Amino acid sequence: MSIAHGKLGIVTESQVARPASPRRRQARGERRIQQLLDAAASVFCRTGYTSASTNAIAREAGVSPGTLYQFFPNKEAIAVELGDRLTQQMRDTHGVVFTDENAALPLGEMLDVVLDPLIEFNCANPVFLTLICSSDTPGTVAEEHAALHAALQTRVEELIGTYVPELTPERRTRIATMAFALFKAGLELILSHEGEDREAYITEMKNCLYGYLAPVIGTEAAPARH
Amino acid sequence: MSIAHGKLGIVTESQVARPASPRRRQARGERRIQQLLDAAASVFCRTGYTSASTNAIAREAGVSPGTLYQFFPNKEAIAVELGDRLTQQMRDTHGVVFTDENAALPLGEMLDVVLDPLIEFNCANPVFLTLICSSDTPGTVAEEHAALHAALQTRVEELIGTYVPELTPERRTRIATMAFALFKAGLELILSHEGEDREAYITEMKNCLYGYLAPVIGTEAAPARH
Amino acid sequence: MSIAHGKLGIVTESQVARPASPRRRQARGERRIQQLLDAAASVFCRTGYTSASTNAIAREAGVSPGTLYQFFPNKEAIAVELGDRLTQQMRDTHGVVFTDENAALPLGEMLDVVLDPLIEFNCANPVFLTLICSSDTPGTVAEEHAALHAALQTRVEELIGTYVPELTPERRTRIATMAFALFKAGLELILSHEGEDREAYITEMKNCLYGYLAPVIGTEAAPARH
Amino acid sequence: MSIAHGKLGIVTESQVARPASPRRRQARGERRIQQLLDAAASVFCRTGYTSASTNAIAREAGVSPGTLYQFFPNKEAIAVELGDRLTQQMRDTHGVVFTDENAALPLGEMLDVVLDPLIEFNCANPVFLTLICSSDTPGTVAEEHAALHAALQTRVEELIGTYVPELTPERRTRIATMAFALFKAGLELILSHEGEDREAYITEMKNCLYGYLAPVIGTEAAPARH
DNA sequence: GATGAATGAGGATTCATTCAT
DNA sequence: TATGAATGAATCCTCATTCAT
Repeated sequence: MSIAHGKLGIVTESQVARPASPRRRQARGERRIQQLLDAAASVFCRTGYTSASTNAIAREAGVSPGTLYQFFPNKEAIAVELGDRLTQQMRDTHGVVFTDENAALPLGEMLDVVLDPLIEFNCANPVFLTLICSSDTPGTVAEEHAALHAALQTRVEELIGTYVPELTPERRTRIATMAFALFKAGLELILSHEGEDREAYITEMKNCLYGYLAPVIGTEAAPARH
Repeated sequence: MSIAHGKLGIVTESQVARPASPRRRQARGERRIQQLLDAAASVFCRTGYTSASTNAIAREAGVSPGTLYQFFPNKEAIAVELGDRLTQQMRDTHGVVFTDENAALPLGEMLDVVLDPLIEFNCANPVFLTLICSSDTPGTVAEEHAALHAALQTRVEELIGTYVPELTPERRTRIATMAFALFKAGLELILSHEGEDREAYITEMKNCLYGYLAPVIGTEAAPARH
Repeated sequence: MSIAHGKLGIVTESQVARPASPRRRQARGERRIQQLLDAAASVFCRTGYTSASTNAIAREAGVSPGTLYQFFPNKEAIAVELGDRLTQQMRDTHGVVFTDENAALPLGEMLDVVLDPLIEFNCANPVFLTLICSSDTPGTVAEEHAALHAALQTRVEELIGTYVPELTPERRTRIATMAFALFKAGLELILSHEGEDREAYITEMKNCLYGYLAPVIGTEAAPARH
Repeated sequence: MSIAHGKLGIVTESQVARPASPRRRQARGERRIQQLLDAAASVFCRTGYTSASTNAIAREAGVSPGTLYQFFPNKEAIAVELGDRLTQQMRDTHGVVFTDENAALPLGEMLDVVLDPLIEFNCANPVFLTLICSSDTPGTVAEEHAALHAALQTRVEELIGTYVPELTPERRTRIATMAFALFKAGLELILSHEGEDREAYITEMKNCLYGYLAPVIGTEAAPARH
């Protein structure tokens, strides 16, 4: 049974775009929001989060600045909502990723099963990486995406724990952190290439993770649970 | 004999800060420049490149904005010169890093010999990573640091070539790119921790690179040259 | 017999909120208007007239901005109507205030009789003072409240005239103006205190008016009329 | 000996326009600041503090918005500095106002001696009243002018204390508050008239204060000190 | 009528850069 | 050279008001 649904639930009751009235927002507004989020995704990818201006997003969405602020109180809220929706979408589409069954597979297969949908999703939604990495100072993740970041990394930790429960929590955290960093770095390369090159980089990333994790969690299937 | 001097020098032809008189710059001016670069390093680290303002740099340096612009035509030039100097300094201090002798060592030792000074240098000069990663858009390195970036990666490629000359150029480039990305990602983690944690992350990074490279270039010493 | 009805009615010819059909407004519309005016009163008191936004008023009233503009053409009209209604209410509740009978009383008693209901009314409706003082530039009363202001002051003038008909019109106007200004100033203090403090300030205001008016209109009852 | 210099010293080490360097600001900058403060005074008087925009002030001063912000971090700082300078100027020009000698005079003379310079000063600098009254919500003085306001009122309290030391502190505070409110209200009238009218209102204000204070502090000279 | 989306000018503020002294 | 004043476009955000549904 998939545990993904419970665990990735970081969609923290989005603070924006929930009007007082319990009624559902009007269709037009919902469309505008999607429009704005699409525009934001586009602008974030093009210029990065920090350099993206709300005016630019509004312009890209073809609306006035005021309209943007009717739906989002500030730039951060846009990013948060965008992150929330992407996370949700990832869960809906690739929820299988983090199931315990996967954790039972031998390393190589597990990497395929886990990474392929993640990579696919990120190729389809390159903003996701932008959001997660949207930090001016390397090593620091912007406040607003901390939750998103944390949730993903927690999943990695859990996955590792499934294979080698005997690791100290510190070591496990470190390995997860490193693996996640590696994943992000690899993703960056993957996203910046296309076609065969992209495929090749996907392989490199898998090789890399395989080489890193094999000594730690072994190449065999994880021990049977319970 | 070290080949570093010829190879890493690509970007040292500083485009800025060369006053009209080609004679050696006055000591005062040189001091000013160093002052400004130090200030810039500090500010870049604190706020990131994009968010760093020239006024903030001037203030940190204890000079007026006008003075800053007497030495640098714009913000970018500061970053470029800073990168140049750091590269130079790295060469001077750790030039031995990329020698062919190192390339002859077994993988584990080579990683120690190559990485330790690089890590040390980056811990002492955290701006370096900031500059290299100063891009807002992941996967794209800001124009100004492309050269710096390229020079470093070229060295990695060469190093790999020393071990396994039979790799196709494409594969070699890919592996170097991946390894370099991995290095940057690991460095980020290293820099964001201190004390024992930092040491632990250094180990993780080495493990990671070892695991990735071992299947490619083997764990033995490189074949004798010539 | 009260003369207030004829005299204070100057501004009651509400210029707004008269829908096309001259028939009595629908009960619902009337309720809406009251809702909006109550909300406006609350917001004006909280933030002042200038800083009060129509959106905030609509929100406070629990309606949409569009609805607000269905009943009032602009922010000013809200204030005007609010003033009108308060004046009306004041007349209805405390209409006795400015009767000639009062004017026959000795100063001290007259002040009690005249001021107490006024103070009570203003404590119950603090917006009233806000509206009257809603001017940004001291000494100038905002256009919209000029009439309200004028009506009140006229009454004071008449009252003074009752006591000392022999004053030149100019002097009488000046004294009324000063007394009214004093009243507003005192009211401000009264409204900004509570409990015993408030009572004490009421006494101070009366003392003040007494001390000011006694030399002018005497402390005895006014001369019998006709 | 005048105690004014020690007492009105609310010029609280102005937080603006004091650069790090201990050198005196350049003459041009000093002139600009004066220009900006003059412009601010003008705009504040015309539109009130709340409605005054920094752009309007800059425009009035004939400079760009950026220039304004070179000298003042925000609108409030302008008001504060303006208040500080006016207070200073008032001290310099009319420091005699609050001396103990005045406090020895019979009420009528004291009022002349104290009020005349204050009125003169306020007629010459109408912003002063605007600043002191710059509040959206009546009865509340904007944070930034609280100090100014407080200092003035304290002086009034002290003055009253000189005449009738036996008053309870509460009563004394109340009387001072009322007298000060009365003064402000009267000033408003005075400033909004000209020529003979103004003179007449000055008389009214004095009458008013006389009538209010006579019963409290008597009309005779204050008891000899010490 | 009611809603809430839409507008766009305007406000505060910042910042890279230039200029006069 | 050094200074610090000056610029003005660009940022984020607000608000009175209008409009489509």
